[in-house]
Amino acid sequence: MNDDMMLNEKAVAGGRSGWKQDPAGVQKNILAVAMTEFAANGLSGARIDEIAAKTHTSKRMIYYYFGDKERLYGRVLEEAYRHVRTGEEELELDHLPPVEALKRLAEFTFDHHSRHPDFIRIVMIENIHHGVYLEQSELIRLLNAGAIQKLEAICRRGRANGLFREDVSPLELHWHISASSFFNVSNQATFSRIFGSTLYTVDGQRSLRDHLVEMVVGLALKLDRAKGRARRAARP
Amino acid sequence: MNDDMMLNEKAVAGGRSGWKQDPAGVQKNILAVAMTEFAANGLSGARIDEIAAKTHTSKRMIYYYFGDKERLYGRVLEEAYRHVRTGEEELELDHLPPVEALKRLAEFTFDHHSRHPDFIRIVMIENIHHGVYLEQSELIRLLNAGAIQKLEAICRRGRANGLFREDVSPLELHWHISASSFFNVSNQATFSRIFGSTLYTVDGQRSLRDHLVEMVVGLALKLDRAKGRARRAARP
DNA sequence: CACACTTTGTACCAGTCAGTTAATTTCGTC
DNA sequence: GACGAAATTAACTGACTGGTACAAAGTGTG
Repeated sequence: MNDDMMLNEKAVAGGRSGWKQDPAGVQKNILAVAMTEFAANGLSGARIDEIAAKTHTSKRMIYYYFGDKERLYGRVLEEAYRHVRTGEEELELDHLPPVEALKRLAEFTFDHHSRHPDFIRIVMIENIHHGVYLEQSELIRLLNAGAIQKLEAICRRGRANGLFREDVSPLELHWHISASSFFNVSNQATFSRIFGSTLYTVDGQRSLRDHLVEMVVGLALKLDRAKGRARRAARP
Repeated sequence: MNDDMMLNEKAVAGGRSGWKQDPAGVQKNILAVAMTEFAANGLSGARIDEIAAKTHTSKRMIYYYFGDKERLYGRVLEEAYRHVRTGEEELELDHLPPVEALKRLAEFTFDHHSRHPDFIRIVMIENIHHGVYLEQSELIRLLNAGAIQKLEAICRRGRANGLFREDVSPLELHWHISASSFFNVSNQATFSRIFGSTLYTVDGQRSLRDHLVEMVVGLALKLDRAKGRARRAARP
């Protein structure tokens, strides 16, 4: 047990030094394990005893720090969003021309989601629960507020440039990028079992990503809309 | 109880007439209720007692006909796929020119998914379980085999026409259409709670769908690829 | 080192839930 | 109208699981 404590760097790195006991580290450890378990088994599928067993501490501690299963899940949800969103912060797009920035953002999102399958699974689970736990978290709404700001800036510059459509919607761009990036991870199991895994090889993934970028850029740009003209002209 | 039986049209419509008892009808009823319950609560979240209570029959019957919870879930999964895929059969595309056919297919898929949220939820749940139950069903693979054939036909005609790119991939087109159509339903809860529900109004949905069609068509067509040229030229 | 407070371990409980036992009713057939 | 098979019901069980009681041990302070 002592050895385990020593292995945890944060115990020393944390604010209050000299403590052998490490509440923050224990909570962090619990959250990490709980995240994996919830991601793997869902809210009702995850077992508190199982989480406890995989922790450096005991079941009692879970209840001590988090109250009950649902609140633990709520914290895991927040942690998942925080972790992923802060990972996105490092992206610097302002110095790129709008089109390049948009490409880069889409590519990054695609790769980023694919690098965080547990986050995707948590969001899937939260959607199964109709987002009721997400709603209880002000933090998550805050975290995400900044997520479209990058896109809004890009669109503003793109319109100023005269390259982007005037009616381009940052929110909708975000939706399309998210949809493909999310689905790519969330539905890999069923899709590949039904249609084979060609799209989940390195080449397949690159192709999907490149085409997604192509499509999103095409949606934002002004040009070559000519052939879309025949679209359902009148709808009374 | 007798009244309930009478209300069930299938009891008479079924093969063997004259029976008051109606095994097929009972099973159908159980499957329908189970579908709703599994879709609402997941595999581990759904309660057999709850399913039984909402049925016209009893818990014992569920075990009598389906064995155990997992096999019931498996049957629900098959039923969900069957129901949705047979709904797709009615789509007649062969008489339309390739571009129109592609548009129509994408639009249909988008609307169809949005009309069958329970199917989407079941597939979400199945993905949470890594698709292990889907794998056990030969039926589902069969049902889906025909799903891309429509797209393959369209692409063949489109290439013959000279309008479609030579390297267009039906599978990938299917993937992109599915991704947006699926995500639109699966992530509505979290997306709308975070970013508001503008995209889930009638206008928002129409816009999403129209743009999806636009993007997919753009991906299939040959023209206006010029501006995509600057893409990561060399990757050694 | 003694005191107040926080953190942790052990053992246990009470409710839930998938699955079963055994007996009863319904149906076609002879 | 009696017989055997299929269909159905109600009550039960045993394992699991979320949550708790209580006791013990660590920590800074004086």
